[in-house]
Formats: sequence, C-alpha cells, structure tokens
Amino acid sequence: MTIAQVCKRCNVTADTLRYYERVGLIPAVRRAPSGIRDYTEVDVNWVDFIRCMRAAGLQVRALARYVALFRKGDATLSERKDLLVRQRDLLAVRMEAQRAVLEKLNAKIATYEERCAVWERTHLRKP
Amino acid sequence: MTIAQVCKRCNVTADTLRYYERVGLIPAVRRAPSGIRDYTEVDVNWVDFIRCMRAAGLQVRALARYVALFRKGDATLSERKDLLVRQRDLLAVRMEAQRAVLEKLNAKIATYEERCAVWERTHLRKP
DNA sequence: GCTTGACCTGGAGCGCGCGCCAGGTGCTAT
DNA sequence: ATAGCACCTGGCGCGCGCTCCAGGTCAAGC
Repeated sequence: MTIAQVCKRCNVTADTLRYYERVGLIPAVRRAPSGIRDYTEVDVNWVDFIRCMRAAGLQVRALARYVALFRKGDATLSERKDLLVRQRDLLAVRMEAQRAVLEKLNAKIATYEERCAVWERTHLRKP
Repeated sequence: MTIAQVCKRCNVTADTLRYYERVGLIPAVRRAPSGIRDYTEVDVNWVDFIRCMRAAGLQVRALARYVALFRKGDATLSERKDLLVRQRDLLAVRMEAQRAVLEKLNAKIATYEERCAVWERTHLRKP
C-alpha cells in the first residue's frame, strides 16, 4: 500500500506518516527497491492505533517508548503494561479536570442565557 | 497583593502571570506609582478562572477573546455566551474521544495483565 | 550611602507536533 | 526520448504556551 493510500484511509498527511516513522511511532515500513514505502495492513493498524492515542492527547514520547518496548519482545510485557497504566491514569486525571470545567461552563452558560434574556427585554423594541 | 502572593495562591509563576496580562487573559492589573503590580481579589478570581479553563485545554486565544468581550460590557453578552457554548461543545467532543480511548486502554491493560501472568508462569521459577 | 532583594520590561529561547519546501529519483505513458 | 507524476530525504519554519534572561528601577534595612 502506498503512502497516499494510507493517508486516505487513516486521514493523515504523508508528512505526518514519515514523521511518525522517523520518531519511532510506527515500526519501520518496508520499502520497494526504489525506496518507496509499502505499507502492510499491520502497519496501517499501527497508524490507526497511534492516531487514536494521539487524539486523546497521549504524548508522542510515551507512544514511541511503547513501540520501542513492543519491538523488544515479550520480555517487556510488564514494562509495557506499566506504561499503559500510567498513561491511562494521566488521561483519567485530565478527564476529571475537564468534567469539572464542563460543569462550570454549563452553569456559566445558564446564567448567561438568563442575563441575555433580561438584556433583550430591556433593550429591544417589542415586536 | 504582590505578584509573588498571587503566584502562591494560584500556583502559577510570575512569568506566566505577566504573560497572561500581556496577551489579555486577565484585565490590566493596577500598578503602584513605582510600576509594581498590585492585584485585587477580583484580579485573583480572573487568574483562577483562567487557570481552570486552561487546565481543561481551552485555548489562550479563545479566552483572550472572552475577556476582551467582557470588558466591552453588556452589549456583548450574547456573543460571550456563544463563545462559551462553542468552547463547551469542543470540550465535550474532546472528552468523548478520550472516553473511547480510556476504554480501549483499559481493555488493552486487561489483556496485558493476562499475558504477563502467563509469561511469568512460563519464565519464573516456582518459589 | 550602600547593599539587598523583589519587581519591572523587552526580547530571545524552548519543547511539542507537525507542516512545508527544495532538490532529486524512479516509474509510466505517450 | 521525454514529460509528468508520485515519492524520497534533509532540513528549516511555525503556532502554541509558556520560560528564561539581561539589564534596569525602586524601597527598605543596615
């Protein structure tokens, strides 16, 4: 699969895919003799996984570490698990903060709606 | 209140406070004749508000716009409300993505625990 | 008077996560 | 043969959100 096809399937730019490979976010992709990348389904799965994790805010650094451990084989299983647990916990903390802010925003919006209504009654002609 | 005191109370550096003021995240703080900032309780409330929103990932740009509208008075009420609604909706979308990833991570961690247990049974001496 | 220390300003620097671009290579079609 | 196109590499640039630094001012204490 060419890089352009992966771009479409994973909704990502070629620059980003090459960047991910450079920094080790996805294992090195096989090349045709001419040097052109030839992605396998497995590669695409990695891309999807990374995009997904990135979308939730996991850092490139952490994901690169995970991939590096993965490539070292089963001896790193527990280390990988620990990494995932840490990232999950960080995510949970972020989400809790966001939940609180979401509530605050909703409360603020409610009072704004009230105040807007009042303001309109005072400042707009009756139709 | 001096900048150092606000730093402690809001858990933020002086550089950040000055930065926030420069870019309009908090209204201009009153100065002593010597030029030294003198924060009021109201100023501190703004700092707390901004820190809170920033912690949830709202962008500086958006918050600065909100503060700018705020300072224009009641005529901007509905515009401010719209801004808050947009930001809340964006936050909700981010949280939903994160919720999905959190579940994925939990599932992955569960299978890792299983595999770790297996690996240990195969590779570790029985005590 | 002099030191000390907290604060000031303007501007440069940094880490992150890409994005962009120039210059070159190789396949394909005409 | 040649044109066109997709892809390659290396490296610079950028937007964001701070962070740090040099050089200066001011007030208080000794």
